[in-house]
Amino acid sequence: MSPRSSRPGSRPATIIDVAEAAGVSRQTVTRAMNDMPGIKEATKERVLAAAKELAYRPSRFGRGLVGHTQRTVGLVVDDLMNPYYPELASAVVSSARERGWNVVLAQTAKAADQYSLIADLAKQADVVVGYPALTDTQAQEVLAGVPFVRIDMGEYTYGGGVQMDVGDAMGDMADHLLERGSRRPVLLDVGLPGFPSARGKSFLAAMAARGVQVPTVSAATKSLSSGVAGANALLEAHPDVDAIMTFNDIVACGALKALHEAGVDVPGQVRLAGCDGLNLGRFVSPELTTLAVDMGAVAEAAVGMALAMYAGEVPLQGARAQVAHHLLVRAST
Amino acid sequence: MSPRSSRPGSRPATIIDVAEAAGVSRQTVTRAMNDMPGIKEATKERVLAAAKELAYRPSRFGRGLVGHTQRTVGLVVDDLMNPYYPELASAVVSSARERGWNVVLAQTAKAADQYSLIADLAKQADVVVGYPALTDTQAQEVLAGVPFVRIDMGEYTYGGGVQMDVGDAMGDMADHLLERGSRRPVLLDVGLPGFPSARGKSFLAAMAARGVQVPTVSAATKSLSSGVAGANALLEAHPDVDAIMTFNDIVACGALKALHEAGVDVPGQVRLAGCDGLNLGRFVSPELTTLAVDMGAVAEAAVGMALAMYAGEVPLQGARAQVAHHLLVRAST
DNA sequence: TTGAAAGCGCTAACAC
DNA sequence: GTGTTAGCGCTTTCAA
Repeated sequence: MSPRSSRPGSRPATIIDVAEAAGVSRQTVTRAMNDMPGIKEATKERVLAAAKELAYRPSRFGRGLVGHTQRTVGLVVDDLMNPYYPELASAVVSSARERGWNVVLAQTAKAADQYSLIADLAKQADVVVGYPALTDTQAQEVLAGVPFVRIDMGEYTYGGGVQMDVGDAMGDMADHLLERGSRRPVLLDVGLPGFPSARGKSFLAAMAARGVQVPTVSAATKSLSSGVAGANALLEAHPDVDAIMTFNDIVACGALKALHEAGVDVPGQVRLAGCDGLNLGRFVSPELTTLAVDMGAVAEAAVGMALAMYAGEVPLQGARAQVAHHLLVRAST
Repeated sequence: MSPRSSRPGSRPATIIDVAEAAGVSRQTVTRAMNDMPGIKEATKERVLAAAKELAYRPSRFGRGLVGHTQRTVGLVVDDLMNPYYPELASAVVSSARERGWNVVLAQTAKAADQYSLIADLAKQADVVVGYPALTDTQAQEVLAGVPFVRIDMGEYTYGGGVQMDVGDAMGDMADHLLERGSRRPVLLDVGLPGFPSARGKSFLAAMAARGVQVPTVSAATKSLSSGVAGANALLEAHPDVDAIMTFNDIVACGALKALHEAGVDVPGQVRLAGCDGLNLGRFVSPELTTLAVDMGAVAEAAVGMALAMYAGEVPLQGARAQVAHHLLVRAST
């Protein structure tokens, strides 16, 4: 039977309880619990025994209050079920741990109220990093005074930001597809028709610069099912397509499913490329060629920036970092 | 320019600094910061202005110390890059948030020292849940006194546990494959040849009970690449195979890749099934039939149990819960 | 080797 | 409506 459950209803033991039980001062308990020098072995053991007996756990609040040493980064993601976010989260956790920081995780997709979710997070964390589903104005309200780094900030401006611009890499992708022999590439973008995404624009521009006019089909959302539907629409509109550049790897997976269903060989008949460089791209067959971004670098940039803001080495507003994509050729092209 | 960065080197403002700056008592600052009643609007605004000016952020330690209200569950996963863990993490975060708890995340795969990683986590969290890569003995050392629930505990015994036994569902899977016409199914297990996994045994038993003797091939690890290699070995050893039951969805994805490479149609020539019910199974084509487990239920069970242990309603040792798998038929069979 | 005193930042309870 | 007091649990002095 556990000590805790053997004393039902009793409040958690404090350092004083242990001190009394062991017949020593609080300070001696501290010394015993924290492996500090200057305590006789026998005393230490006695204290430890008392602590165990009472199921004593030092309060992290008491501890945190005195030694300002327990630091936490709040990570906001949309939805861990979306294969993109775990890769980011994994990298952020690693970066944070390396610096001795903890990570508390908040997921906006499943939250009733984004606003209060982030507000709560801001109270538990020393800095906030990630993808809050908030406007600049909202973010400013909720996060006033909290070092905040938005990842992939796009048009947002409040706080610090890490940009992942596809930039030059899109040129490499265009070159690659053309070298592979594509003559009639099509862009499978995301969003409303007529409103190309930044990525989409970048691809169109890169192709145009190479003398190729690329038609666009738009999937409704960045989801797998939209990818399927979008690719089907694309095949209908452009039956002679020989390469598809997609908004991201998830949409590309959807497109790959649609192509399989339609009996179209990839990359034999149609070459297919994604964007983001998700590990997911290696689970499908053929493996996805993609414009990859180094998530480790993104996380390092974001965590590093947030911590610098926390340390006051960088202003809370305006810091920017950039991480480049690079062409990752796999089997689908 | 931010208030913080405009006062470089100064320690963070405390409630006292704000009180002095606004010419009020600490208590009034508390009232203003926490939207408490009994404060004149004008005073409140003055206090808030002072707080903003000083970049004041209430210390969560001071707060936590007085109102015992800030609770945290520590979640241990192996590696978020493994598609299994994000699904668990997502569900745990949701379950925890519903109860007003935070989640701090620890990832063992990328940690130099598992032991101290978990030890640290135990200091930051009120309960620990997940997959620590520790023996029972180690767990007991590190987590002494901390409510701890191991998910998928297998042979472990320390602390509480949530079991995900494949049980009856494996019978459904066997029935399903046989109904679909399979006569020469093969098990693609994981681990050392001759040492079938619990899941593997369960499948063999279910098939044996139906009068079918199933040969086994073992993949080295639970990874994608092992799945590919294992499936290739399987095809070589059993060229007439007509159905493959795999250890889990990840291995199944690997097998699917190998089958595609080999020009084997799924499910036309070979039916393929996985286990776990990962969302990943919907990204591949054909989508994977699988023995799914409801991660929401697993998370609920684990978090609920841990919180009950924390509340002293359940002993720290010996609590068990069980979540059943169920057959999820998709296109691969 | 041990203990006593002081204080970390905050809020609940009670005065005024 | 506002201030005062007390105390949350811990560790860092400093003294014995």
